[in-house]
Order: sequence, then C-alpha cells, then structure tokens
Amino acid sequence: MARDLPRSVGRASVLRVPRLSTVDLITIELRKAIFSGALPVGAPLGEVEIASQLGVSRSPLREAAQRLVQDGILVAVPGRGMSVAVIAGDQVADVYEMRLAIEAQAARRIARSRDAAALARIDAAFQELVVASEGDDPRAIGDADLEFHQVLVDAAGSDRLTRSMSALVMQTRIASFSAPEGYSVRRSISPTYRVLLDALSAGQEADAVAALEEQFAEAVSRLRGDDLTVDTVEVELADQAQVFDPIDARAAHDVH
Amino acid sequence: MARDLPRSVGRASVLRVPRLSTVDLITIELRKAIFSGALPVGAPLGEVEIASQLGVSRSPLREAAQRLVQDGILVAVPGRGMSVAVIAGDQVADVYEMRLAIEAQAARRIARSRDAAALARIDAAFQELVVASEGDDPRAIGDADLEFHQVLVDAAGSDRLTRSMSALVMQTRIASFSAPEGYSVRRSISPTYRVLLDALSAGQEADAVAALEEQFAEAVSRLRGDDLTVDTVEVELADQAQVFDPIDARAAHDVH
DNA sequence: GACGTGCAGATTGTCGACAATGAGACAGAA
DNA sequence: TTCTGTCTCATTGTCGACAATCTGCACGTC
Repeated sequence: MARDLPRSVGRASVLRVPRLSTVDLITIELRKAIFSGALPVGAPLGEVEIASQLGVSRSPLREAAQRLVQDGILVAVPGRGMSVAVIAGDQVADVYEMRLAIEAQAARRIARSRDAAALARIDAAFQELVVASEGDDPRAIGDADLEFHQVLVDAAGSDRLTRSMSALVMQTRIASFSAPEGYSVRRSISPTYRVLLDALSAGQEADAVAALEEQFAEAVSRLRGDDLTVDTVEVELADQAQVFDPIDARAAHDVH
Repeated sequence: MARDLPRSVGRASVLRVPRLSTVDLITIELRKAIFSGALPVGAPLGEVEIASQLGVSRSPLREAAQRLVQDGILVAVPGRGMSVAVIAGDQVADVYEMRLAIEAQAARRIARSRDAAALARIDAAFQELVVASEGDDPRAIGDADLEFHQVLVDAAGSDRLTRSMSALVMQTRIASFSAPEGYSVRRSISPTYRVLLDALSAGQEADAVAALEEQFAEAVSRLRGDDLTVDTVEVELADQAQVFDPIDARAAHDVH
C-alpha cells in the first residue's frame, strides 16, 4: 500500500542517524582501555572510580560492563564485582579454536567469491603488517596483526562474523597480556600469511583454512610459552599506562 | 616451592561453587521468554512491567538486557527503549553464515577426533529429533532440531563455540518467529542429517561441512519463503503465550 | 480536508542513597 | 606459632526518584 510510504521519497532518502547511547560510549571507552592495557589484565575494576573517571554514574557503567561480560572480556563474580578477564592455559587454545571457526568461514567466503575489492583490502592490511614488522615497536606489530585478521573477516561481509571477530581480537590481546613471559609478538611475519593470501586469490579454500590452522597453532604454542624458537620482541612492563581518556572533558572530579 | 601450597590438598580439592547472580537469573528468564514466544518478536519491552513480573527492580533488569543486546537478541534504540530483535531479510542468511562458521568448526573437530562419546551424544540427539518428527507438534520438532545442533557444537568441547551457538540457537528461533509465513518447521528430516552423521563417524571433514552447508541453504530459503516445495507444519498464532514465569513466587505485585 | 504545531502522558536514562555482602585486620585460644 | 572467630571498612547490589526524551492526540491554520 502506498499510504505506508507517504510524503517525500519512497526509498530512504536519508538514512537513520546512528546515535550512540551512553552505554555504547562507555563500552567503547572500556574496550579501548583494556585493549591498550590501561586497565591491566586481572585488575578488579572499582566501579566508583571508573565511573567518576568517565564522568557518568555507576548505573550506565554497570550496564556497559555487562556487555563486556557477555563477550568474555570482563568476568563478574557475584559479591566481588568485576575484573578484566585473564585468558591463559586452556582458554588460550579455546580463543584460537573460536578464531579458527570465524576466520576459516571468512576465508572460505572470500576464496569462493574472489571479490577483487575484498582481496585488495586484505592485501593492504597485510602491507601495513609488513611495514610494522620492520620496526621494533611490539605494540605496533601486534596492532597491525590483529587489524589484519579483523580486515580479513570484515571482507567476508557478514555482520555477525565481524562482530564476533572484534570480541576475539580483544580476547587475543588479553591472552597476550596474560602470557607468562609478558606481552610479546613474533618479530618476523610467519610464512603462513603469504600462503593464506595466495590461497585466497587462487580460490583454494582448503589451503587457506590450513594456513590459518598452522598459523594459530604457532600462536598458541608461543603464547603458552612452549615454543621459544621463534624470535619475539617484548614490551617493557613499565609501559602500562594507568589512566585512560574520560568520555569528555567535564568528567573526572566534578560535582553533579 | 611447597610452601606456596600449604594446608589441605595442593591440587584443587573442591571446585568453585558457581553461584548465579541476579543478572544471570534474569538473563535466563528473558531468554526463556523470548525462546518460547512469550515475548513476541518485535515487541517493545516495558521495563517497569517486566521488572515487576520478575520481582526485581529496573536496574538489574536493564543490566541483564544489555547482555541480550550484545548477543543480538534484543535491540536498543536510545530514546525508545529495547525490543525483541526481528531477524528477517538478509539477516537470516547472516545468522546461518555464522552458524556455518561455528558448526563447521565443531564438525571438523569431531570428525578429526572421532571421539566415541561425542558421536554417541550426537546420535542420541538425532534420535530425539527423529522421534519428534514423527509427531505433529511443530514446536517439539523445532526444539529437537535446535537441540541437535547445540549438542553437535557442545560435543566439540569448546566453551566459546558452545556459548556462541547458544546465542545462535536463540537467533534462529527468532528468525523462525520472524518468518513471513509464521513459525513453521520442516515436517520430514532433511537427508543432510544422515549425511552429516555418516561423515562425522567416517572422519570425512569436508563432507560433513558440505552437508551442513546444504542443510543451511535449504533452511534459509525456507525461512525466506522462497522455497515452498518442502512440506512444513505451522503453529497456530493463538499459541503465543503472553506471560512468563517470574523468578520466584514473591514477585509480581509486592511492596518492598 | 490535509498538514504542521503544540501539549499531555508515558517511558526511558541517570542519579544518589541505602542495604547486603565480602575482604582484611585484629585479638584470643589451642 | 597457628588457627579461629569477630569486628570494621570498603565495595557491590538494589532500589526509588527525578530529569530528559519520545509518542500520540488535539488543535489551529492553510
């Protein structure tokens, strides 16, 4: 019925403004804080302190925190409050099991479609990783690595794969922070990356998945401290920042 | 050093009691309500009403709701509150894309390990599905189908795959409710199930994944209303229950 | 009669406060 | 000295209330 599409253009002329709620903002801020290490792994998060730093009340903070609990980034123990998750031991392998699920599916989609734009984006992300690897900043290398994998999944064009991957990127970073030897990254790029890229553009699904599996197996054993043969570069422990950006300037010590 | 493991047995003698928080309880209750259809798809959820039905205040309810938002089961629009998600159109295919990611990974693990106990559990779940399919209760068939897929993933033994699947089970049910023709299920069991089971016990990873892909392609086209060739059985629309169990008896109309 | 405007009702978003629970310190007994 | 019990303090969990926002209806105007 035409009456349902009344005045103005029938097809969406302007699309919905994606306003962000306060909870969204807080969630983003908390993610950044954890990802950067400003909120150290295992640290209990004092609700009053964090809330005041963000310039909000405890209610929206707690709501945001529940989202992170849901994606396994925070853990909540009933009487004891919440703390940043620690991902170590068997959990590390589980993170990579889940990553394999997501990334393998993305890889299959991409290999099957061989979409030029998608492949180009992935290649670009790989180049960023190559550049970062030439430097000595482990944080930059780690970021580029995670970004590459996120781009890989994004290129598959699935909302759910993308969202799931972003949670896994966080968990991977947390696992790195939780590593017994401290945060470190592989200095040289694993050959599996090029194998993966080649397989994707050649449309060889199985090879692409196999490359991912090998790459993840390496990563798991490195994170568990089993494999000391690969050359890594560590970050100084003093680099742990202790504060993070409040949502806006008026935040911090302010009377309501 | 032995001094670090002092009194009592060194290795965990009793394991942590997993007490559930109120937020956990509410989350479970909301899930049940949505899964059963008591909270209809697309329905805005009045916070005061639901909270009073559950016998809790709005704060813990809102916290629980944020978890469901994170799983894509509820949607929150800033000024307008939350409502049960509607999963239709392209989102249906996306749900199955994600399910393929999770279930294919689980299938690969199982096919690779060929763990007898795991295969037995899956077989048992399949038998339940067979039994349900012999009846005429579409809800029972749908439940058994989803349960089968959940068991399949559980059998892989990965916490994250399991958790992810439980969210996807919810989304699949929501997609069914959102279907243009109303809730319906396939009357006969797709032959892809037996192919899958055979491939799993034979250790044929690729065949198992292919069976899942085919099965999901069928499901997507059925849910989109494209495919009217398969025989389905629908549920009466009047069956929508409108209330759901409060957490405990003292709930509802009570002065605090 | 149709459209735009303003008001009223209801609902959400946020806050501060209170109650309940847990952690750590301290003292006393074995 | 070591363990146990108690006390205190800090923190979390929950609530009711207020302010901000949105929806629907009625009114006035073209």
